[in-house]
Amino acid sequence: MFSKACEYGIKATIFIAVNSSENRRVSPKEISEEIDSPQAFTAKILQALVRHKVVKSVRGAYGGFEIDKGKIATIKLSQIVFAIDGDQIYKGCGLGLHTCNEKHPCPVHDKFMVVREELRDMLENTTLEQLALDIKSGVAFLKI
Amino acid sequence: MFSKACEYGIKATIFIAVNSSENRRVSPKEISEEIDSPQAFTAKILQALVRHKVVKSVRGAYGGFEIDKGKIATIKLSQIVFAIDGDQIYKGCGLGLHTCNEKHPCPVHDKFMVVREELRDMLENTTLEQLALDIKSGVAFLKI
DNA sequence: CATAAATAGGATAAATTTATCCGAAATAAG
DNA sequence: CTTATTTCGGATAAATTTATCCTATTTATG
Repeated sequence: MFSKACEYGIKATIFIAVNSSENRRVSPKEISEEIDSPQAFTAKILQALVRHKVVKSVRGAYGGFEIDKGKIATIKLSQIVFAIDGDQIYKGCGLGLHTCNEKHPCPVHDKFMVVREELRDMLENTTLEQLALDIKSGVAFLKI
Repeated sequence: MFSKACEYGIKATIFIAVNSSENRRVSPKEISEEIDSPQAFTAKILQALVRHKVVKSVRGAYGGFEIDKGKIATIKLSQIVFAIDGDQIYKGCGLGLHTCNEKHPCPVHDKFMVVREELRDMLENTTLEQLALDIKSGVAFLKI
Protein backbone atom coordinates (compact mmCIF):
# COMPACT_ATOMS: atom_id res chain seq x y z
CA MET A 1 0.00 0.00 0.00
CA PHE A 2 2.61 2.52 1.13
CA SER A 3 6.15 2.62 -0.25
CA LYS A 4 9.04 1.76 2.08
CA ALA A 5 9.97 5.44 2.06
CA CYS A 6 6.47 6.31 3.22
CA GLU A 7 6.49 3.68 5.96
CA TYR A 8 9.76 5.02 7.29
CA GLY A 9 8.53 8.59 6.97
CA ILE A 10 5.37 7.95 8.98
CA LYS A 11 7.21 6.13 11.75
CA ALA A 12 9.96 8.76 11.86
CA THR A 13 7.45 11.59 12.12
CA ILE A 14 5.62 9.83 14.95
CA PHE A 15 8.89 9.30 16.80
CA ILE A 16 9.86 12.94 16.37
CA ALA A 17 6.43 14.02 17.61
CA VAL A 18 6.72 11.85 20.73
CA ASN A 19 10.08 13.40 21.53
CA SER A 20 9.15 16.96 20.63
CA SER A 21 6.24 16.75 23.03
CA GLU A 22 8.91 16.26 25.67
CA ASN A 23 11.17 18.97 24.26
CA ARG A 24 13.77 16.60 22.87
CA ARG A 25 15.33 16.91 19.43
CA VAL A 26 16.33 13.67 17.73
CA SER A 27 18.95 12.69 15.16
CA PRO A 28 18.59 10.42 12.11
CA LYS A 29 20.72 7.88 13.96
CA GLU A 30 18.39 7.78 16.95
CA ILE A 31 15.33 7.78 14.71
CA SER A 32 16.49 4.91 12.52
CA GLU A 33 17.36 2.87 15.58
CA GLU A 34 13.97 3.42 17.13
CA ILE A 35 11.97 2.70 14.02
CA ASP A 36 14.32 0.03 12.65
CA SER A 37 15.13 1.64 9.31
CA PRO A 38 18.29 2.29 7.24
CA GLN A 39 19.85 5.48 8.60
CA ALA A 40 21.04 7.28 5.45
CA PHE A 41 17.83 6.50 3.60
CA THR A 42 15.78 7.70 6.53
CA ALA A 43 17.81 10.93 6.55
CA LYS A 44 16.86 11.50 2.91
CA ILE A 45 13.18 11.02 3.73
CA LEU A 46 13.51 13.47 6.61
CA GLN A 47 14.81 16.04 4.14
CA ALA A 48 11.62 15.66 2.12
CA LEU A 49 9.53 16.07 5.26
CA VAL A 50 11.47 19.23 6.10
CA ARG A 51 10.96 20.63 2.59
CA HIS A 52 7.22 20.05 2.99
CA LYS A 53 7.34 21.66 6.42
CA VAL A 54 5.99 18.59 8.20
CA VAL A 55 9.01 18.54 10.51
CA LYS A 56 11.60 21.16 11.34
CA SER A 57 15.35 20.61 11.27
CA VAL A 58 17.95 22.47 13.29
CA ARG A 59 21.47 22.25 11.91
CA GLY A 60 24.69 22.37 13.80
CA ALA A 61 25.64 21.35 17.31
CA TYR A 62 22.71 20.41 19.52
CA GLY A 63 20.61 20.31 16.39
CA GLY A 64 18.26 17.60 15.21
CA PHE A 65 14.67 17.15 14.12
CA GLU A 66 11.63 18.47 15.93
CA ILE A 67 7.99 19.45 15.43
CA ASP A 68 6.43 22.54 16.98
CA LYS A 69 4.42 21.25 19.90
CA GLY A 70 1.36 23.19 18.90
CA LYS A 71 1.49 21.74 15.37
CA ILE A 72 1.38 18.08 16.37
CA ALA A 73 -2.40 18.07 16.78
CA THR A 74 -2.92 19.70 13.40
CA ILE A 75 -0.73 17.47 11.25
CA LYS A 76 -2.69 14.78 9.42
CA LEU A 77 -1.38 11.45 8.26
CA SER A 78 -2.30 12.55 4.74
CA GLN A 79 0.27 15.35 4.89
CA ILE A 80 3.07 12.92 5.69
CA VAL A 81 2.06 10.54 2.91
CA PHE A 82 1.72 13.42 0.47
CA ALA A 83 5.17 14.79 1.33
CA ILE A 84 6.78 11.48 0.43
CA ASP A 85 4.61 9.62 -2.09
CA GLY A 86 2.82 12.61 -3.57
CA ASP A 87 -0.84 12.42 -4.53
CA GLN A 88 -0.64 9.14 -6.43
CA ILE A 89 -2.73 7.47 -3.73
CA TYR A 90 -5.60 9.88 -4.33
CA LYS A 91 -5.69 10.27 -8.06
CA GLY A 92 -5.04 7.85 -10.86
CA CYS A 93 -7.02 4.88 -12.09
CA GLY A 94 -6.90 1.55 -10.27
CA LEU A 95 -6.10 -0.19 -13.54
CA GLY A 96 -3.79 2.52 -14.89
CA LEU A 97 -6.05 4.07 -17.52
CA HIS A 98 -4.95 7.59 -18.43
CA THR A 99 -8.54 8.75 -18.50
CA CYS A 100 -10.83 7.10 -16.00
CA ASN A 101 -13.98 8.86 -14.83
CA GLU A 102 -17.73 8.45 -14.61
CA LYS A 103 -18.09 8.94 -18.36
CA HIS A 104 -15.20 6.71 -19.31
CA PRO A 105 -14.60 4.33 -16.38
CA CYS A 106 -12.34 1.32 -16.08
CA PRO A 107 -14.15 -1.89 -15.09
CA VAL A 108 -13.40 -1.44 -11.39
CA HIS A 109 -13.88 2.32 -11.24
CA ASP A 110 -16.84 2.47 -8.84
CA LYS A 111 -15.67 -0.32 -6.58
CA PHE A 112 -12.15 1.05 -6.44
CA MET A 113 -13.50 4.48 -5.61
CA VAL A 114 -15.14 3.17 -2.46
CA VAL A 115 -11.90 1.67 -1.17
CA ARG A 116 -9.88 4.73 -1.99
CA GLU A 117 -12.36 7.06 -0.34
CA GLU A 118 -12.09 4.91 2.75
CA LEU A 119 -8.32 5.30 2.60
CA ARG A 120 -8.48 9.01 1.97
CA ASP A 121 -10.89 9.38 4.84
CA MET A 122 -8.54 7.48 7.11
CA LEU A 123 -5.50 9.53 6.11
CA GLU A 124 -7.29 12.85 6.49
CA ASN A 125 -8.90 12.06 9.78
CA THR A 126 -5.91 10.65 11.58
CA THR A 127 -3.75 13.21 13.33
CA LEU A 128 -0.14 12.87 14.29
CA GLU A 129 -1.19 13.55 17.87
CA GLN A 130 -3.39 10.46 18.04
CA LEU A 131 -0.62 8.27 16.68
CA ALA A 132 2.02 9.75 18.98
CA LEU A 133 -0.21 9.30 22.03
CA ASP A 134 -0.51 5.57 21.40
CA ILE A 135 3.27 5.31 21.31
CA LYS A 136 3.69 7.35 24.50
CA SER A 137 1.14 5.28 26.35
CA GLY A 138 2.73 2.06 25.16
CA VAL A 139 -0.41 0.89 23.41
CA ALA A 140 1.28 0.83 19.97
CA PHE A 141 4.80 0.22 18.70
CA LEU A 142 7.17 1.51 16.04
CA LYS A 143 9.24 -1.64 15.53
CA ILE A 144 9.51 -5.45 15.70
CA MET B 1 -2.31 0.16 -5.05
CA PHE B 2 -1.81 -2.63 -7.59
CA SER B 3 1.50 -3.29 -9.33
CA LYS B 4 1.75 -2.69 -13.06
CA ALA B 5 1.87 -6.46 -13.53
CA CYS B 6 -1.39 -6.77 -11.63
CA GLU B 7 -3.08 -4.00 -13.60
CA TYR B 8 -2.13 -5.69 -16.86
CA GLY B 9 -3.18 -9.08 -15.49
CA ILE B 10 -6.64 -7.88 -14.50
CA LYS B 11 -7.27 -6.16 -17.80
CA ALA B 12 -5.93 -9.12 -19.78
CA THR B 13 -8.14 -11.57 -17.91
CA ILE B 14 -11.22 -9.42 -18.52
CA PHE B 15 -10.40 -9.21 -22.21
CA ILE B 16 -9.94 -12.98 -22.44
CA ALA B 17 -13.24 -13.50 -20.63
CA VAL B 18 -15.09 -11.20 -23.02
CA ASN B 19 -13.72 -13.13 -25.99
CA SER B 20 -14.14 -16.58 -24.49
CA SER B 21 -17.80 -15.83 -23.92
CA GLU B 22 -17.99 -15.54 -27.68
CA ASN B 23 -15.83 -18.62 -28.29
CA ARG B 24 -12.77 -16.70 -29.46
CA ARG B 25 -9.22 -17.42 -28.33
CA VAL B 26 -6.88 -14.46 -28.15
CA SER B 27 -3.10 -14.01 -28.47
CA PRO B 28 -0.75 -11.92 -26.31
CA LYS B 29 -0.41 -9.58 -29.28
CA GLU B 30 -4.14 -8.98 -29.53
CA ILE B 31 -4.44 -8.70 -25.75
CA SER B 32 -1.66 -6.16 -25.35
CA GLU B 33 -3.11 -4.06 -28.14
CA GLU B 34 -6.57 -4.06 -26.61
CA ILE B 35 -5.42 -3.26 -23.10
CA ASP B 36 -2.51 -1.02 -24.13
CA SER B 37 0.29 -2.94 -22.41
CA PRO B 38 3.80 -4.14 -23.38
CA GLN B 39 3.38 -7.40 -25.23
CA ALA B 40 6.26 -9.54 -23.93
CA PHE B 41 5.66 -8.45 -20.36
CA THR B 42 1.97 -9.20 -20.69
CA ALA B 43 2.83 -12.66 -22.02
CA LYS B 44 4.86 -13.33 -18.86
CA ILE B 45 1.93 -12.30 -16.70
CA LEU B 46 -0.36 -14.58 -18.70
CA GLN B 47 2.00 -17.45 -17.89
CA ALA B 48 1.50 -16.77 -14.20
CA LEU B 49 -2.27 -16.71 -14.67
CA VAL B 50 -2.06 -20.04 -16.51
CA ARG B 51 0.03 -21.59 -13.72
CA HIS B 52 -2.58 -20.48 -11.22
CA LYS B 53 -5.31 -21.86 -13.48
CA VAL B 54 -7.10 -18.55 -13.82
CA VAL B 55 -6.86 -18.75 -17.60
CA LYS B 56 -6.16 -21.65 -19.96
CA SER B 57 -3.60 -21.60 -22.74
CA VAL B 58 -3.64 -23.66 -25.92
CA ARG B 59 -0.29 -23.96 -27.66
CA GLY B 60 0.38 -24.31 -31.34
CA ALA B 61 -1.47 -23.19 -34.41
CA TYR B 62 -4.93 -21.81 -33.73
CA GLY B 63 -3.98 -21.66 -30.08
CA GLY B 64 -4.24 -18.75 -27.69
CA PHE B 65 -5.71 -17.91 -24.30
CA GLU B 66 -9.21 -18.68 -23.15
CA ILE B 67 -11.32 -19.21 -20.05
CA ASP B 68 -13.90 -21.96 -19.71
CA LYS B 69 -17.24 -20.24 -20.22
CA GLY B 70 -18.72 -21.80 -17.14
CA LYS B 71 -15.81 -20.62 -15.01
CA ILE B 72 -16.14 -16.93 -15.79
CA ALA B 73 -18.87 -16.37 -13.23
CA THR B 74 -16.91 -18.15 -10.51
CA ILE B 75 -13.56 -16.35 -10.86
CA LYS B 76 -13.13 -13.55 -8.35
CA LEU B 77 -10.94 -10.50 -8.76
CA SER B 78 -9.06 -11.67 -5.69
CA GLN B 79 -7.88 -14.79 -7.53
CA ILE B 80 -6.33 -12.71 -10.31
CA VAL B 81 -4.58 -10.40 -7.86
CA PHE B 82 -3.36 -13.34 -5.82
CA ALA B 83 -1.96 -15.11 -8.89
CA ILE B 84 0.21 -12.10 -9.70
CA ASP B 85 0.95 -10.14 -6.54
CA GLY B 86 0.49 -12.96 -4.04
CA ASP B 87 -1.12 -12.33 -0.67
CA GLN B 88 0.87 -9.21 0.22
CA ILE B 89 -2.29 -7.14 -0.10
CA TYR B 90 -4.00 -9.16 2.60
CA LYS B 91 -1.31 -9.75 5.14
CA GLY B 92 1.54 -7.59 6.33
CA CYS B 93 1.59 -4.47 8.48
CA GLY B 94 0.76 -1.10 6.96
CA LEU B 95 3.96 0.32 8.42
CA GLY B 96 6.09 -2.76 7.74
CA LEU B 97 6.39 -4.15 11.27
CA HIS B 98 7.31 -7.84 11.27
CA THR B 99 4.89 -8.49 14.08
CA CYS B 100 1.75 -6.41 14.03
CA ASN B 101 -1.40 -7.66 15.71
CA GLU B 102 -3.94 -6.75 18.36
CA LYS B 103 -1.44 -7.42 21.13
CA HIS B 104 1.46 -5.63 19.45
CA PRO B 105 -0.02 -3.18 16.95
CA CYS B 106 1.61 -0.49 14.86
CA PRO B 107 0.12 2.99 15.37
CA VAL B 108 -2.21 2.67 12.39
CA HIS B 109 -3.14 -0.99 12.87
CA ASP B 110 -6.89 -0.58 13.53
CA LYS B 111 -7.43 2.17 10.99
CA PHE B 112 -5.47 0.34 8.34
CA MET B 113 -7.42 -2.82 9.04
CA VAL B 114 -10.68 -1.11 8.12
CA VAL B 115 -9.36 0.03 4.75
CA ARG B 116 -7.84 -3.33 3.96
CA GLU B 117 -11.00 -5.19 4.87
CA GLU B 118 -12.86 -2.91 2.50
CA LEU B 119 -10.35 -3.81 -0.21
CA ARG B 120 -10.49 -7.52 0.56
CA ASP B 121 -14.25 -7.37 0.49
CA MET B 122 -14.19 -5.66 -2.88
CA LEU B 123 -11.74 -8.17 -4.37
CA GLU B 124 -13.62 -11.18 -3.08
CA ASN B 125 -17.06 -9.98 -4.08
CA THR B 126 -16.27 -8.89 -7.61
CA THR B 127 -16.51 -11.60 -10.23
CA LEU B 128 -14.86 -11.68 -13.59
CA GLU B 129 -18.31 -12.01 -15.12
CA GLN B 130 -19.44 -8.64 -13.76
CA LEU B 131 -16.33 -6.93 -15.09
CA ALA B 132 -16.56 -8.59 -18.50
CA LEU B 133 -20.23 -7.68 -18.86
CA ASP B 134 -19.44 -3.99 -18.44
CA ILE B 135 -16.90 -4.22 -21.25
CA LYS B 136 -19.27 -6.12 -23.53
CA SER B 137 -22.04 -3.62 -22.95
CA GLY B 138 -19.67 -0.71 -23.57
CA VAL B 139 -20.24 0.75 -20.11
CA ALA B 140 -16.57 0.37 -19.12
CA PHE B 141 -13.25 0.43 -20.96
CA LEU B 142 -9.91 -1.34 -20.91
CA LYS B 143 -7.74 1.45 -22.31
CA ILE B 144 -7.19 5.22 -22.85
C1' DC C 1 37.74 32.79 15.40
C1' DA C 2 38.36 27.87 15.80
C1' DT C 3 36.29 23.64 16.63
C1' DA C 4 33.04 20.11 17.09
C1' DA C 5 28.52 18.51 16.07
C1' DA C 6 24.83 18.15 13.17
C1' DT C 7 21.81 18.35 8.83
C1' DA C 8 21.95 18.99 3.45
C1' DG C 9 22.75 17.14 -0.70
C1' DG C 10 25.19 15.05 -4.63
C1' DA C 11 27.16 10.74 -6.42
C1' DT C 12 26.87 6.07 -6.50
C1' DA C 13 25.46 1.25 -5.65
C1' DA C 14 22.17 -2.55 -4.74
C1' DA C 15 17.71 -4.53 -5.19
C1' DT C 16 13.35 -4.87 -7.25
C1' DT C 17 10.08 -4.14 -10.81
C1' DT C 18 9.14 -3.53 -15.47
C1' DA C 19 10.22 -4.70 -20.08
C1' DT C 20 12.50 -7.05 -24.19
C1' DC C 21 14.56 -10.80 -26.91
C1' DC C 22 15.14 -15.27 -28.61
C1' DG C 23 15.29 -20.20 -28.95
C1' DA C 24 12.61 -24.45 -27.26
C1' DA C 25 8.48 -27.03 -27.13
C1' DA C 26 3.86 -28.02 -28.54
C1' DT C 27 0.13 -28.45 -31.89
C1' DA C 28 -3.02 -28.07 -35.99
C1' DA C 29 -3.12 -28.83 -40.80
C1' DG C 30 -1.53 -30.15 -45.26
C1' DC D 1 6.38 -36.02 -41.65
C1' DT D 2 6.88 -31.27 -42.48
C1' DT D 3 5.65 -26.74 -41.84
C1' DA D 4 3.58 -22.80 -39.90
C1' DT D 5 1.83 -21.07 -35.75
C1' DT D 6 1.75 -20.26 -31.09
C1' DT D 7 2.82 -20.48 -26.02
C1' DC D 8 6.81 -21.41 -22.67
C1' DG D 9 10.73 -20.08 -20.34
C1' DG D 10 15.43 -18.52 -19.70
C1' DA D 11 18.60 -14.65 -20.33
C1' DT D 12 19.13 -9.99 -20.42
C1' DA D 13 18.25 -5.01 -20.26
C1' DA D 14 16.01 -0.70 -18.65
C1' DA D 15 13.74 1.88 -15.15
C1' DT D 16 12.52 2.72 -10.57
C1' DT D 17 12.95 2.24 -5.71
C1' DT D 18 15.76 1.45 -1.91
C1' DA D 19 20.10 2.12 0.30
C1' DT D 20 24.95 3.87 1.16
C1' DC D 21 28.87 7.05 1.23
C1' DC D 22 31.23 11.21 1.39
C1' DT D 23 31.76 16.15 1.35
C1' DA D 24 29.67 20.75 2.06
C1' DT D 25 27.22 23.76 4.91
C1' DT D 26 25.36 25.40 9.15
C1' DT D 27 25.53 26.47 14.02
C1' DA D 28 26.43 26.34 19.17
C1' DT D 29 30.11 26.84 22.18
C1' DG D 30 34.54 27.89 24.14
